[in-house]
Order: sequence, then C-alpha cells, then structure tokens
Amino acid sequence: MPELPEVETVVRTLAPHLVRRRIVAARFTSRFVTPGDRSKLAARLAGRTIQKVHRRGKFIIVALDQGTLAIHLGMTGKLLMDAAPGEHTHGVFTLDQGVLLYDDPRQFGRIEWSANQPKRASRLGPEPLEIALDEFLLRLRSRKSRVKPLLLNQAFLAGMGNIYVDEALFLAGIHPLAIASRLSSARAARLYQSMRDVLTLAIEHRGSSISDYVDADGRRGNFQMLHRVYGREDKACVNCETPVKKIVVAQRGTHFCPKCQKR
DNA sequence: ATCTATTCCTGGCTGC
DNA sequence: TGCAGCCAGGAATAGA
Repeated sequence: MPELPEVETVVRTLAPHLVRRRIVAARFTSRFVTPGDRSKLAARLAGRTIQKVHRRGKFIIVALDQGTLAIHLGMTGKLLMDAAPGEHTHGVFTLDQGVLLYDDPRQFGRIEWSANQPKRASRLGPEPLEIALDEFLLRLRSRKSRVKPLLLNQAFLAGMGNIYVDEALFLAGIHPLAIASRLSSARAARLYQSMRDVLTLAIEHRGSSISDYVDADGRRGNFQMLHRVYGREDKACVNCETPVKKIVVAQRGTHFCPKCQKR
C-alpha cells in the first residue's frame, strides 16, 4: 500500500525514465481515469512532453508541456517501466524511449488530467517532511479529533497512511485514540519528530513492501522488516514485550502497544 | 467539526 | 483439495 515513502521511491525511480520523454501514445482501460473519458485523455496526451515528475502527498504529479497528470496509486497501483503487460494493466504510455505501464489489481488508483492545478492534489494539507514544528503544533492544537484519524486525514497532513501513522504513534509513545488538542507540547513535538524519523528512514529503505508493492524498476522495499507495531498483532512489543494490540479505528486496523502508548 | 458507514476491488487467507 | 466467506484499506460520499 503506497504511502509517502513508497510514492517518493516510485517518483525517484520513475523520474530518470520520464523527464524530457515524449508520449507517443497512451491507452487506458477500466475506470481509473477521472473524469471518465479515456479516449479523450489518450488524445490529449499524445505528443506531449514530460517536463517534471514529483510527489505531493501520495500523488505522483507529472508536469507536461501542456497540462498536468495527478496519479494516485490507491492500494495496489504500480507504475512500471519497460515491464510486460498483465491482466491488471489498465494504462499503457508509449514513450519515444520505453514504455510505462499502470498496473492495479484492486483498481483503487486514479489518474486525473488538468489544465492547471490538479483538483484533488490542491486540497492536501502540508507535507510532513516540510512543515515547521510550530505550525504542526498549532494545527494539532486546534483539532479535537483523535490523533490517528487526524493524521490519516490528507487535508490535515499529506502523505501519511495506515502503516506510518501506527509506526509514528508507537515511536512517540502516543495512543491512537488520544485527543489531538489535549496532547502536551512536549508529546506533540515528539510526535512531530517520530513522524519525520519514520518517514525518512522508510524512504532510505525504499518503502515497505507488504503485499506486492514495487518501485518503477520492479524493486521491492525493505522497511517492512523494521515495522515495530504494524502487522505485529499479538507479537511482543520491541520495548516492553507486552503483546501488540490490534483494534479498529476509523475503519482501519490499528496496531499499538497498550503499555508504551498512553492517551 | 467530527464521527460512522458505505462503496469501489481482488488476492490471499481461514476454516470447514 | 476445494471452496465459500471474510479481510485488507485510500478516499469520496452521505448522513448523523
């Protein structure tokens, strides 16, 4: 499941293949193109040149000489350079050098074209690796929401997903059901640092390959080996050996140590 | 503002 | 071994 570190890894591996390339032809199947006119988008892309590829939250932003593509990988979306098409290939970009495929078994991913700013990406909150501590504290203080759903809210912060929220809360010693506005400044600052640490380390390890995530060159990430709570239900806490607990918060599986993480 | 439930989708797992 | 049923979840959406 691609979150900020995985999307960042995809962008880093993708950009060298795409920048300054010309799209000779594009072809889409399935409903992952929004709004739904696939052939119109294909016609729009033919002949365009890719100028820049970057990440915003969990979106891959592809700047063209005319217009912008915002690609969201959803749960199982993959962008693959020079790979063989399979039964879950829903997009094919033929370039002047190489072919880019969009693969997505569960079809939760989306691709959106816009003339100027991508609409969905413009609703995002600040980047967790860019926001200043003061501003983070200020934003946190104004919210009465529980901290886990808040961190998952892309309008609050862009890029955090289920894995990294659980991991950051564990590192900070904060219970996922803690109320954001009631966290002390010290604990909120610890959350800020934990979040940045876990994201930075995960990017260094090229993300987490839980199910079938791979980067644009087909390489898996390694960070799943370093998860402390995510996917470790009933296993011993790495700090205190209390069994890691799994509950449901905001319809998401939520992993935490009941002893190390306080409300 | 904040919460919950629902929808989309398929591979992989569980249990009989 | 086979198969039904459930679960995983990012984000939009609706309704409380």
